[in-house]
Amino acid sequence: MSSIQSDQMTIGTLAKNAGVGVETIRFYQRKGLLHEPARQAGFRKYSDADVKRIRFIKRVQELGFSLKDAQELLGIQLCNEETSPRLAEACEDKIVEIERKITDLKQMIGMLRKFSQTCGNHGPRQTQCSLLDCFENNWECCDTSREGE
Amino acid sequence: MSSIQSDQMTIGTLAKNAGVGVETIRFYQRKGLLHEPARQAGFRKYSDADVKRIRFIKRVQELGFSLKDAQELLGIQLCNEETSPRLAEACEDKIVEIERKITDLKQMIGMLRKFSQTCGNHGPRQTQCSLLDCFENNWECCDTSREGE
DNA sequence: GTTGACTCCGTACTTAGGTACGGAGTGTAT
DNA sequence: ATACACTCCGTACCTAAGTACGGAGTCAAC
Repeated sequence: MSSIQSDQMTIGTLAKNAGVGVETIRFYQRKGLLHEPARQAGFRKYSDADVKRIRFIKRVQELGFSLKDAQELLGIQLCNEETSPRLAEACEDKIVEIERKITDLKQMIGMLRKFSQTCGNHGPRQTQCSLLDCFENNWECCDTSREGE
Repeated sequence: MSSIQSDQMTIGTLAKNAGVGVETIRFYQRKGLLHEPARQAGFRKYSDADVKRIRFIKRVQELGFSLKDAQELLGIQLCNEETSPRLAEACEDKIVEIERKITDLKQMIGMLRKFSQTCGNHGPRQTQCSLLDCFENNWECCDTSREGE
């Protein structure tokens, strides 16, 4: 089902399968995000696991994290009695971080929505406002004009 | 109440009030995020409006947008009959973008939470898994091992 | 009326995350 | 066995978003 290409691919094939450029893979290697793979006559040989790894990195990046974060997340593993507590902690930290991000984004949406409704949709008024105003008015947009309150 | 410093401040005062560096302000100016202010004997003179503007930019950045996005958002204004429809559209686009981001982040949290609970807290099992595995298993973490389902 | 803090300007440097270049080796199809 | 595509490597280059430098002018205090 999910057999894009089997084991033992070259860097170009890996790049295509993972949806990145060849140079990006070499770059990730330099950065330690990918381990140096086995070679065959000097050519790097990759497996499906590498495709997955790159996809994961790209996904994490899309969510607004850095390559360093991605590396950190990839490093979270090997659960056993020794590492478990520190691991749980690391996870919790990340969760808090992400939750804060979500809260902020929601606020932004509220602002945009209000702005869009007020100024965008029922148009023919001359309210002359900006997002900057909304931001300063605690996200209360222009024409909800109860200034004396 | 909110009088940090009144009108007509120099670049250094603005920087302090807005919580950025002087060089950052000059940089924003070059980028067109701030308009060139009036000068007094060659010295730039700013007002409270500039403090607000910079704070807004920083806020937008915190939410994961670029300076270019910030500029765009700052440009969204002047609501009248002509610009309203295009404006509403622009807002909707941004909203969709942000909502997708939130969905993704929530998924990430779910994954981390599961991972943390499984491997982190009740530790003494040897499940040997990683976030990468969770990701590949459609965010189902290691020891919820119902492989046959 | 000089000292010290602040500002001016252009230019250079920094980090993150790639992207491109170019000459040499290799692998594959015809 | 000769193209042609692909890979090797190091190095250089790119954008975003600042940060730092350095010599000159200015302002405010003492």
